[in-house]
Amino acid sequence: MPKIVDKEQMKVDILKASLNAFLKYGFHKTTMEKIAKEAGIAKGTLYLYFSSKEELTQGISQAHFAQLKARLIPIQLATSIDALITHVEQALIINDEETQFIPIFFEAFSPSFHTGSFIEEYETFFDEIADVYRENFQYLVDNHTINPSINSHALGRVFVSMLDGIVLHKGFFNFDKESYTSMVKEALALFKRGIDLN
Amino acid sequence: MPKIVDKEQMKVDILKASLNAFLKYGFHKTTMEKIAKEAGIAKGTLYLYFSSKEELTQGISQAHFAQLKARLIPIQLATSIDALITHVEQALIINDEETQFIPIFFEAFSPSFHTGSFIEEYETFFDEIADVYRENFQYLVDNHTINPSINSHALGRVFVSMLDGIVLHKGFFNFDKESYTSMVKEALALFKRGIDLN
Amino acid sequence: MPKIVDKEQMKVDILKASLNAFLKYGFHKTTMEKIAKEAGIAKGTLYLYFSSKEELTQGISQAHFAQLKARLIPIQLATSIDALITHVEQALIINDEETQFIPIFFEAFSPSFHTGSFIEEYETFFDEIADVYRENFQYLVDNHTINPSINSHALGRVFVSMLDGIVLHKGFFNFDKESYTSMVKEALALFKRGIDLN
Amino acid sequence: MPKIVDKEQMKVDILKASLNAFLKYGFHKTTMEKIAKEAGIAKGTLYLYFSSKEELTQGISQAHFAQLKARLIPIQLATSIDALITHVEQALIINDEETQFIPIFFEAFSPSFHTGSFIEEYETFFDEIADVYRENFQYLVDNHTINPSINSHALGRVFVSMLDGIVLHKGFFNFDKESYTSMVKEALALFKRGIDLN
DNA sequence: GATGAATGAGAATTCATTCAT
DNA sequence: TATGAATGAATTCTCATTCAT
Repeated sequence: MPKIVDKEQMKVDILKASLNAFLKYGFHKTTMEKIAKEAGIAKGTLYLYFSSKEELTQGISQAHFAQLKARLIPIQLATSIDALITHVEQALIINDEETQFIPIFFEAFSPSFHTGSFIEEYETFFDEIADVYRENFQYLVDNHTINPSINSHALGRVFVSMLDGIVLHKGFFNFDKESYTSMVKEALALFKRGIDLN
Repeated sequence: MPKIVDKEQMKVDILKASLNAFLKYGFHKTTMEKIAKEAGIAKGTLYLYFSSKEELTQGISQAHFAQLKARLIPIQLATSIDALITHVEQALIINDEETQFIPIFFEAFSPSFHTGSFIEEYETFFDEIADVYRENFQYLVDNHTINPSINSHALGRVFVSMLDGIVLHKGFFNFDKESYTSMVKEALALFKRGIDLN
Repeated sequence: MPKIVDKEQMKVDILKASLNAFLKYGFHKTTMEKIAKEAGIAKGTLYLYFSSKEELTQGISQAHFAQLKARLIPIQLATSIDALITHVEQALIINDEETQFIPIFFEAFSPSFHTGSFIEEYETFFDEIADVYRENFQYLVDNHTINPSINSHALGRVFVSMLDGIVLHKGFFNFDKESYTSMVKEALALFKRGIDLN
Repeated sequence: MPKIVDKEQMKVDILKASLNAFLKYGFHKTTMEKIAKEAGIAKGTLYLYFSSKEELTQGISQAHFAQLKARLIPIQLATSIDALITHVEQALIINDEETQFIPIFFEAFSPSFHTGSFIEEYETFFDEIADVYRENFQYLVDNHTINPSINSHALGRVFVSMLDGIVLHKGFFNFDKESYTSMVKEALALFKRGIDLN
């Protein structure tokens, strides 16, 4: 009997090692060799779990989207402004690990590498998030809770862009914890006043 | 002396050609050969003007920042909310050419290529923009024109992030003109209500 | 003792599986993995029976020669031209299975794989066949049955080359059954007239 | 101005070097690196002239067919048996260089490497040669110069197979000059008697 | 004996950079 | 100055073979 291996666990381990390697060297300077080293296995072994660098990258992409969704999607219908703002706050609080991978993901999924589908996946993903916000805004408009002049559809999408902007800047630039907290606070206050009835 | 002018012009021409090549092939699939072809010169000639691909990339970076500044910095002290909102609107209206380069810049200046300095350059750049907004917010707070609870410093920076987010999403995803117009309109309205006195 | 029988049977089974794999993928694209799959065993098990790909290839080679000999060697001393021609005819009639392996054998036993010995094995083999024809020709010359000017030694060897040429072309190019039959018929007629007394 | 190179000559030189390398190492053990070394250039330079190993191999193939044609095709309509036999003799006399490449060609163009087309190219090639022989036989039959029972069509094709067999055996096995001369002599005599009127 | 996971030498190919002309 | 041929380090991927279970 050969070594018994949890293949799924191995895949996860390799993906983690890849991310570590990417952090160390940047995506493009990370070779399969370096990933293998980081994972403590041989180059050839890598190919037993991911048949190409492309596939490995897609594995990371999937993990990335899953993580993003876990952070962003739980925004269920909010029945008050405060509930909504609380949801938004959740979306803006990202841990250090996720933060540091942001530039990596941008590099990894930039145009020359996407098989055309990455951008579309992102687009779909953000549209889904936007839909959640649209529903929330519309619900609150319909219940006369927020400003009636709001165009839920348009605001939903642009709102997502703005949130993403905040998160991206946190990822790319090292805001200290305190600064970021103030920034989030100000943004939330701005949003709150911006959608409020008066 | 005229030679110097030619040399500078040549550099500019090469940078333009590079951008065209990047647009065609994506940054990473663009070889020095392709850039030379695009510029109508020989590969060796490229090296007479830029001593490495890194330097060429930095040249593009500088041009990029210059362009960004031209669009964003003109926000001079606004003495009214409407004046400020008008400035913001200017910042959000980007032409097709600039739009299409956004993904390219992201790819080109991603971590593995920056000699460490790209990110810092970006950071400095956005801080400068943030400062302009801070000044504006503070001026309007001091004049009791906008909500007094606003923390100008924090809002200035996060505001820049949000604006960048909107622009980035426009660059990465193909919003149709109409949608983007509505989005900008909603965002501006949100901002306006968000900073307004009441 | 029964174990030995199993082991030998296993070797035969593996060789058969190899040939099937070679037919499917061509010799060079056939990996040990594919051979194992085809044989319904694990890759490691292969190595219990053949210590290397080289050895496995030699096993096939031996089987190949055995098959060739079975077809060609039975040419026992012919006492008449017609008897000889009948023998030749036997040598030229090869079944579909053997036909389809011809290109494979050529690929498998080509210079880069031979440890020097393949070519020599072939040479020896063809010399043996040639010897049989030499004997036949000489016998018929001595009995004044065929043309006395024939140099049995030289003709024996060149005759084998010609027969091999016919068989090889059948193996490499898809002659339809009818065409091949006519070709064999013409060749035999040519040989017959060529060695006949007048 | 860069080095001025005769590109066509360079291609020819590289093809020659390839053949030398193939002779030394066998086709499959010959890497692009070894070919480059043999040609006295760098690996990368190879790719300036042949964009892949496949293309290089095809270059060799073409040269091979050109050489074969030069030796075999000149068989113009022969108006007598002796003329025909002389032509056949020409076809069987191959120089040492050509001889030694025969195994190489077989290896290089074996099934797993042919893009499907090699075998067909060969088939077409031999069919062309066969046509020339068919014409010759038919002409001589029509003029009552050779045996009227001959089926020119079938004989033409099988004749080519036999000649190829002789040449192949010369290529694969080292017949000494004297032996080969006797063999050719016997073969020609056999053919002559075989097609003769009586 | 049997298995198949792990290995790593080796191969084809790319491309930034150099340099002879 | 301008050119583009030449270079070779670096990269992805393959596969025969080994070996722990």
